[in-house]
Amino acid sequence: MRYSQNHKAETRQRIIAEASRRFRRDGIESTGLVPLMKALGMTHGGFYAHFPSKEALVEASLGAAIDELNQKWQDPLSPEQLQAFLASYLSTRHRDNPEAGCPLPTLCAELGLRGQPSPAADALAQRMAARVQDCGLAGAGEDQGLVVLAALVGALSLSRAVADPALSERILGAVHAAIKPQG
Amino acid sequence: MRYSQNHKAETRQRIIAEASRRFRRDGIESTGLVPLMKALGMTHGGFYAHFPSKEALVEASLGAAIDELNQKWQDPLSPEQLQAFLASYLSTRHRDNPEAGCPLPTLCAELGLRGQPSPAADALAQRMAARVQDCGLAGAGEDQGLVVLAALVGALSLSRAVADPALSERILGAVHAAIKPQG
DNA sequence: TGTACATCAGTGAACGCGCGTTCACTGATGTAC
DNA sequence: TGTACATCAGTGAACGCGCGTTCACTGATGTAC
Repeated sequence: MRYSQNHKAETRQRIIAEASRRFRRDGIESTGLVPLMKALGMTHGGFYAHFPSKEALVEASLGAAIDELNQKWQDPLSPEQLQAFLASYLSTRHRDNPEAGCPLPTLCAELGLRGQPSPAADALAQRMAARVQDCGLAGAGEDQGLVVLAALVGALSLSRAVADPALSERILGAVHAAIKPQG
Repeated sequence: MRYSQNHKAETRQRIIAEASRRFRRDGIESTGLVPLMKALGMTHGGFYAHFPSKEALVEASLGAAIDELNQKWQDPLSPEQLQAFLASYLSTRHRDNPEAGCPLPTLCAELGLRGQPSPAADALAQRMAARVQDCGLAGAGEDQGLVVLAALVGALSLSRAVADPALSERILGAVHAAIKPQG
């Protein structure tokens, strides 16, 4: 069946959007192409009309996740927006909904394992670091944004890994309290 | 073939030791039992004489990783030892040799994904947090150790994920500079 | 001390399953006339 | 405007592979006599 002109591009976007959610929720390796395509009401064979490989989909979906975050929080952020961003990042809502959140906590480990690490991780890390550059944590330094970013990513990773809910919230709260915007 | 009395316990320990290394290097899901047992000069069928499932091996190997770290760095640490610990944790050597290092950066994401998160993550996180409790980062607070831990774990995860070596070292260096022992 | 037997750690073939990928085919739509 | 044809997004069966797990079997060693 032949489709309207925009149909293919739209399907491609739907695949990317669903993959981006699943990669963040389940990890890259645990996300199968068969269930992914089935969730979109298609069969898996059609996948290769849009991407040459699963690897290509990973790259595309990382880019989409970056775009999504950029769109949601357009730089530069006002002090109030920065406050809101930090509160949002370190919220239990973010912890419990990885599919809609920052790709770094879920995917860092997996991207580190893959043969050639993706430059998308670099772009995302630098973008995030620049955004939180002016958040005080242990005094101002040239690479202070990277310190804050490391604390954010580590806090979310740890809060998702521990079994005790109280400990999980203590981790998020402690890091939130330690980061002082406009420090 | 029947073996000497300690033989089974020794084999069990060899399996745990090799699994602990592989889980940290490749992740839990990417570590297959067939290559694992083959690396020990055995066939995979023998695995089930020691563990009822792969899941049981994960638990055992997390415990072993904790024991190993506890043994390597016996608390309480003197100020000099704490300095050495931080330098070691944030070193390129640690970054490049995950199989011999802290399980948290590699396994946090995977433990978060698994149905019921392992209490081993809690024990490890709390142990680590207590160790770095007195490291200054953004002023002293009751849960300051958790903040430092989050920064350590996030820094190592990010440094392993990014493709640019210079950025990777900047991340490690920035966090190292931000953490002041005995703050 | 010497022999017969029971034990059980480890072997290796097999299981069902889901994976990423391939490929001959379909058929509704856009295009050419 | 009406008809014939080419296109190509999507179908669905099949591929080889590695996975976790099962299980009948092996055979060197510890134990009983």
